[in-house]
Amino acid sequence: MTRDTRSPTIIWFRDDLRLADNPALLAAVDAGGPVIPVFINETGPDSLRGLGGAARWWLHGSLDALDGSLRALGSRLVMARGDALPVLRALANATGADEIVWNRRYHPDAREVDARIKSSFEADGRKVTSFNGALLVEPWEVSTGEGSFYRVYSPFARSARQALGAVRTRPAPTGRIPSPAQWPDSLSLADLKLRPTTPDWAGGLRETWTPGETAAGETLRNFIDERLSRYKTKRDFAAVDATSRLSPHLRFGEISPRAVWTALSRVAEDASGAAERQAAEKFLSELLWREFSYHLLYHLPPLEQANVQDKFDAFPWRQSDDRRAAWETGATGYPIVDAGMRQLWQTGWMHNRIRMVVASFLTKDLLVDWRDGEAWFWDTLVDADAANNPASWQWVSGSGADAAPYFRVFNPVLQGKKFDPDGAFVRAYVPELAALPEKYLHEPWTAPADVLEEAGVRLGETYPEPIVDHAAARKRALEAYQKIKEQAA
DNA sequence: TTTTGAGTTGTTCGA
DNA sequence: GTCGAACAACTCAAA
Repeated sequence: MTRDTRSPTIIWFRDDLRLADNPALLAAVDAGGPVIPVFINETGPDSLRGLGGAARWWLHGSLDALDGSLRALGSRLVMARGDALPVLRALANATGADEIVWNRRYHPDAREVDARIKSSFEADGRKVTSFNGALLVEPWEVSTGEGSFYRVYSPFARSARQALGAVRTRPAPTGRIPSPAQWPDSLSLADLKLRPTTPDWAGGLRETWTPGETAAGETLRNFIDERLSRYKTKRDFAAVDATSRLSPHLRFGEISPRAVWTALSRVAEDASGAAERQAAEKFLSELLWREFSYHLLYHLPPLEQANVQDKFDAFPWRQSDDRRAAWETGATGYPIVDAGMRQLWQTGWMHNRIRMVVASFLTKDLLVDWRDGEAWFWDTLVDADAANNPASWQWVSGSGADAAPYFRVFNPVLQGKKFDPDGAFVRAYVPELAALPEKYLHEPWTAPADVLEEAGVRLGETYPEPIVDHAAARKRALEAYQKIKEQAA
């Protein structure tokens, strides 16, 4: 059977909401016929893990931006909702499309959906082609000398860097994208109901973020021009704007990791001073952590459910709705923890250092299962990522690959003093403590009564007493880890 | 097959 | 106040 080169090609957008360096989109254009860009809000009995509220908010903006970019090239984004297979089949039937292209995804459930669609379409005599649009190194492209996957970051990173070679990016399509004679039916963006209405809790997100490919590129440029110089030395300070803020853009594929890699590599190569080069190199290594997470997601499913280390199946988590709720709402009585949790709730994002602090607090001080924390982050983070989120939670809790040593329990007071030394972060997100002097800001329960009174703080009323004693909680956590270690032995 | 070196992000204690 | 050692061996990856 010969293919009619004039028949349309469907490009199914998923986690790659951009025009630049998008291999599937370029393939669709190169096919020579009309191009039908489509996004499907996948819901229904077959559904994948649903996006959290914050991610849905972001997705709305990202789709809006993508549709705008496509329209500028004479095309548009067709939007639909439901199970992907019947939606795509109906679309192919309605438009006569005989080819579908997409960029690959790596969660086991998503791979299953994609595989089913591929075999179904191929059985209908249609062509399906997939590409790598999301990763520098796909999970099967690197392996240990023995042929297995990596469980330790450093050798993975070494191997990935070797496999990478020279990274190249490809530009967005130039000129008009050919349209079909007639556009198929599409839902409107509003029909997808991605943004909250009553109540509209997204005010803080709107103030903080601009989704979309254009903003992603600007964020990268601003990071390199304005923040990279202090990235290596200041990136751990919660109140300092020294991180890339690229995570949600990468999550939705508004910018490709290859584009980020090449930009930072260039900085590293051209750097005039050692500090600048080191900062760029440090960031590249962080990007490889994202790759490592996807490596694990692919090889160790289901990463968001099962402990990477089996012995953690016996860990004595203490489920408590009260304690979990105190953590979620930022009412633990530990200011650095509460500030982080409120930053998350208000802005859909949390500083990397503080993520570790709050995750350590939930899993070690409160002994609440890491899966509960992962689920909360999944719902509240604009950058909630199928690989990074569970991999990082498992790393902190100790159940993960290349996990933190079990005795590494963050002390929330020390972490506060170290990484928010003047308390600017706590003051910004825990305003009821704002008037406290620096000395007591990270441990208000040690402040003398007159100091508390002068600052307008009444512990247990305006701000909670600590819900656990850290020293005792640390001891209890170490004992719990000791126990599963002995059981495993 | 065995051996060897290495391992993101910390805290506490005692000198 | 500062510093080094202890924390617990264990697993992974590569030679």
